[in-house]
Amino acid sequence: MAHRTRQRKAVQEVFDSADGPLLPEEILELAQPRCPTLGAATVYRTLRLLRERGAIREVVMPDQRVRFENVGPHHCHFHCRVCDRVFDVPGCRTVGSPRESRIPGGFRVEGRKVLLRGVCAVCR
Amino acid sequence: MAHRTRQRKAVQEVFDSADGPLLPEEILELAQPRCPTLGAATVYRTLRLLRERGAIREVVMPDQRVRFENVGPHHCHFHCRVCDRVFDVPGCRTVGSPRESRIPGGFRVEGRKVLLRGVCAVCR
DNA sequence: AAGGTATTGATAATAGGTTCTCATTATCAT
DNA sequence: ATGATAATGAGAACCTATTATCAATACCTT
Repeated sequence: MAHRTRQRKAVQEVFDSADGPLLPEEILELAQPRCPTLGAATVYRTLRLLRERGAIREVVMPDQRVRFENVGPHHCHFHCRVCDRVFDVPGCRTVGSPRESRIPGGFRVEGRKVLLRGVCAVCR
Repeated sequence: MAHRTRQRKAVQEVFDSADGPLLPEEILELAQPRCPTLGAATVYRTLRLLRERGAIREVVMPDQRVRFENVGPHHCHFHCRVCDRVFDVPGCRTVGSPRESRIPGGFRVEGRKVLLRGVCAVCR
């Protein structure tokens, strides 16, 4: 039986108010004000639990670090090279030629990802 | 002084005939027919050397593994979920709205990456 | 060809991130 | 409230990828 612990509520609240995918370390820092005793192991356990439930998913950016976000509508991600944070870009679409016929050689395309890099509004 | 060793030539030849970014492990396997004594440490050393020279660059895919490719014109990457290999997709463009004004909130976009996922021609 | 030096290969060591362990604590059903 | 049990926190352990070590070897200049 899954308990509604303060730790799990805190992690969920962090996800619900996030503006982009978060590192485990960021989740820990953001959740600690709501749950001061929270430890890293519990963050990792909660991430696994939420991922198994299909509530969150992994996002891997070119910095090779794994971030997590609530499962939701597709969107692009923006990685700020200054503060190293990742933001959702909800309005971002990969428009143009989404037809798979564009891909030569018989590749079957099942999904796509668009990653932007630059400087975020805060760091400019 | 940099020596033209058989090991380095073999690694360079592997890059030159690759059809996509390669894992260090893949480089080792592909280069060993040309240089049977080649070891993993030398592959890593050569990768660092080539990267410092600006000859190759890292490519990170959602499987969290670092691959390397020759520096060249921009292109998309296709990751086969069956064989786990990554292929270049030279004809792939992120067309549509490359204008940075499209990004809300004052983000300055300096680069973009498009990753495709699916099944490659061989695995279909 | 020979010597100086860069490079190699095998292995140990490292590093970072994640998971495990286990005694303690919190949650939930009663 | 109470008891059964799930969850927690601290740290150890683990895992994988990469780097360092060092004696042996290969390369390049002479």
